[in-house]
Amino acid sequence: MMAMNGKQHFSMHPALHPSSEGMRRVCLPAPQLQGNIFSGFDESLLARAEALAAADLVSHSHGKSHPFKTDVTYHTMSSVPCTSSSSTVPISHPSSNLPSHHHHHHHLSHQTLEGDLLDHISSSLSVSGMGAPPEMSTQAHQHHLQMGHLHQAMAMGHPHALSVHNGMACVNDVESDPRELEAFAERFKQRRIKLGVTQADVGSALANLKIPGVGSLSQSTICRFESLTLSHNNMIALKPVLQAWLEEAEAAYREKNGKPDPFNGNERKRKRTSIAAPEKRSLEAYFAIQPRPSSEKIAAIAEKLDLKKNVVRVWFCNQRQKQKRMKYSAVH
DNA sequence: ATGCATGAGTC
DNA sequence: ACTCATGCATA
Repeated sequence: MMAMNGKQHFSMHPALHPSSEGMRRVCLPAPQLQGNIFSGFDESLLARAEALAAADLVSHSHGKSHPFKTDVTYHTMSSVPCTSSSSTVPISHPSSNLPSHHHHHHHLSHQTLEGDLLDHISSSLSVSGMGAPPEMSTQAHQHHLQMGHLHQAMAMGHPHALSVHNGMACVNDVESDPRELEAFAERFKQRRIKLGVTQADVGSALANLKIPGVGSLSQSTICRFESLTLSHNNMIALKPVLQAWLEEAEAAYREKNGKPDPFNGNERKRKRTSIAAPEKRSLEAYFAIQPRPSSEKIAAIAEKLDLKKNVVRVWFCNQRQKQKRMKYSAVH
């Protein structure tokens, strides 16, 4: 019986990333357009979006009506035994605050949303309505470096990895080009598998490296690193850490030192809210129009979709994050 | 592999 | 109340 915390041994199907979000990070700064640029017709837009979404769901949802609400936001994570049942693995969050450098730009650029968005969403919803990912609404973003918690260990004199790009008046922020990251992520994955280590194993093993400010990470994060589904900054922050682990692991492997990890498993309970497809479609429709709805608007949407306001708010936040992820098609 | 969620740090 | 980094739970 092996009680390893990483009980999931994925096989890594060759078919990676089923959804290809053509998101690309440009170096252009962005405004926050929080004001209601379309304060006048946003109501009609919302109505239209919902109508479209509604029509869509009506035409696809035939004999399927869910009388229950999806506000399953109950966090049944009660049974968390704080009695420390010999938890050798203090999944301690890398508590190393280091605000250090944070600069933000205040620029302004405009974008034509009205016609574009309306047209976009309209066609998107009426033509396809079920196959086209509406997450391609190119919205500018703000570059706001407020990095993670496991920084500082790499904040040394680390000029840049190996940027051999032609003079581009854009790459100045970070010192590591995406091509190198992509390559590393791929190599990392291959070698990790070669070592017979799971993503979860890597995550917990990181804590054993004793790198200041670096604790353990979850399988999710390792997975996202390998699939480049993290923000650019996050990728850059994690790279040195994972690289260090990889080197240690391979060295240990050569020494035939079987990988040790007497980690124990934990019992947890926490239900994940599941937003039904119809509601999700509506949310996407709203998002296409206004990625950053006001609190009031969120409340309105929540009420219409019969979801908790907080669920809707978080959904929008997560949607925005997705927009900013990596997974771009090399634009350097 | 990914959806929904939490929390720290900001603004 | 938002962004970002992360994580639990789950498909």
